[in-house]
Amino acid sequence: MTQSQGNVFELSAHRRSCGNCALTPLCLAAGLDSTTLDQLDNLVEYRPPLAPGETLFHRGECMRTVYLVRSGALKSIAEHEDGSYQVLGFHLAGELLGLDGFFSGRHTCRVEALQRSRVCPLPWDALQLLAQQLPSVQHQLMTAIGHETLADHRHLAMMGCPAPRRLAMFLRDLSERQARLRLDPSELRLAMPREDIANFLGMAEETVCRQFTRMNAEGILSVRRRTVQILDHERLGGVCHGQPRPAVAASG
Amino acid sequence: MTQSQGNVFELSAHRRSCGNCALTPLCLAAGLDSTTLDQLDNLVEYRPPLAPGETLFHRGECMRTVYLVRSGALKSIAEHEDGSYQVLGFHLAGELLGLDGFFSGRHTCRVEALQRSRVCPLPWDALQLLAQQLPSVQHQLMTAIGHETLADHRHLAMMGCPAPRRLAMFLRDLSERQARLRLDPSELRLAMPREDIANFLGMAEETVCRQFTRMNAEGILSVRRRTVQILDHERLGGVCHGQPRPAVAASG
DNA sequence: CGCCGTCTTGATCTCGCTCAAACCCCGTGG
DNA sequence: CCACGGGGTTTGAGCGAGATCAAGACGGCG
Repeated sequence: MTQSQGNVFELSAHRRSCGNCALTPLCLAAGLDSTTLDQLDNLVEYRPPLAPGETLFHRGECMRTVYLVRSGALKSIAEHEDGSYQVLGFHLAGELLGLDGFFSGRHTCRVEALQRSRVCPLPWDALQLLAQQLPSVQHQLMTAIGHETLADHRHLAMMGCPAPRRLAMFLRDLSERQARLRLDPSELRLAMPREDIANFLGMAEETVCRQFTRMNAEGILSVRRRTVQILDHERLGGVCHGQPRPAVAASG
Repeated sequence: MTQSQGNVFELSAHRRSCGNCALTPLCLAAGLDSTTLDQLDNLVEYRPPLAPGETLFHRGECMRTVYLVRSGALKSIAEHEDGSYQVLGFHLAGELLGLDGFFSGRHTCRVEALQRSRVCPLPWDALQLLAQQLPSVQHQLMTAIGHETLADHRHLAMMGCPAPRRLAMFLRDLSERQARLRLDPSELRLAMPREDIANFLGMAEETVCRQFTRMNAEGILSVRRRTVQILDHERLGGVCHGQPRPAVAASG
């Protein structure tokens, strides 16, 4: 049922016009009149879609462009000298990306596509000029950076929780972000492999699996590979808050 | 020996003049000529020292002021609905504080004094005006915010490590920050109780203790309550990078 | 049809948590 | 000066969540 029938946004819409873009209400263009929309429109450069695994920008790279994710998904990662790395976050459609270099002028981490992804590149200097003229754009830029900080703090707070809570919080976050796109918040299509989820949450891949399996058994989720349905938001919320739940009866 | 004799900075120096302040080379005043120094000077308000446990500002509070820590130490914490909390960071002398509200105009966390602490309050709107005139101040503000983001990312990366590494990284960070104040990087005076270190690092208080005890036994540290001497920076660095170390021989 | 990468499951072990008690330092008051 | 008390810290014992190692299942693709 619901063969993506009720989708308000057609994410892969016409390529080169903010006016036509389905994501407009979510991106910097939100609330602009058609004149200023054209100004923004002229800013947007074209960039061929990223292939899975392709790097959008590297750490230390000069920050010349910010990106709005049009479709697909990306991850940002901090890599350490010793070869280890930390997934800092995931970036989904409708989200602004690359503002991490705002302060130093250089990107602080690497961003890589998880899937084939389309982005709208916005040259930074031109965008700044536009922001100076349009307080609403300025405000949205600030808000976007602020959200990143907030996300980091939530991420940090998560890391202090036991594994079940962490995964539940992760899923709820994804669900909420999906709701903002007017997509079904109960039907998740995970863009990232278990390994990336595990790293992001600071736990082992196997633990992620087991937590999925458990919530599946409990009827909170229906998990099949990267397709995750949230069957019971109520109880998922319970897990987020660390509510104790009945032991899994080993039927037999 | 060295009865604080070689201290370049006298941290509790004269109260109301940036020109006289020992921290000048570290704060926003860095590199300003005497005229502009006076401008900054006129900005600084007076605030009586904070008592231990006193709150500097609350989450959600309007961001009217940023603060330079003159002496003492503070912590910023995110509190959750369920009563749990997460220590997000510690703020030592010479560090700028309160910029977390830069984006939304409201503070995103609560900041509380760990010890009796002195701060220089800088009214935000006046500071912004000054920053518009003085690119160097503007630049320093940006840098300061950028550092916070960077610190968050390092914090996140830490949370993925085993406990010994986490504590070692924490100590190394403190040591480096102390070095910036021209204080002995080997002689740490911890401003915070074990509980706060534990929370910050996402582990149990007892685990913090045991890791201290272990590094003490190994001769990497000399730990006595809140006085920690780093005896072997080399090996401390080793622990940071997760180098395996010989098992503790239960001497018999 | 068979291979390979991703995901899942099982068995085992260990790190770090929990609970609980002792300890130490330091300030207070006798 | 010393006894006392209390908060922060340390230590111990036991346990459990989660890591690790290793094998198997599933699904996609050539």
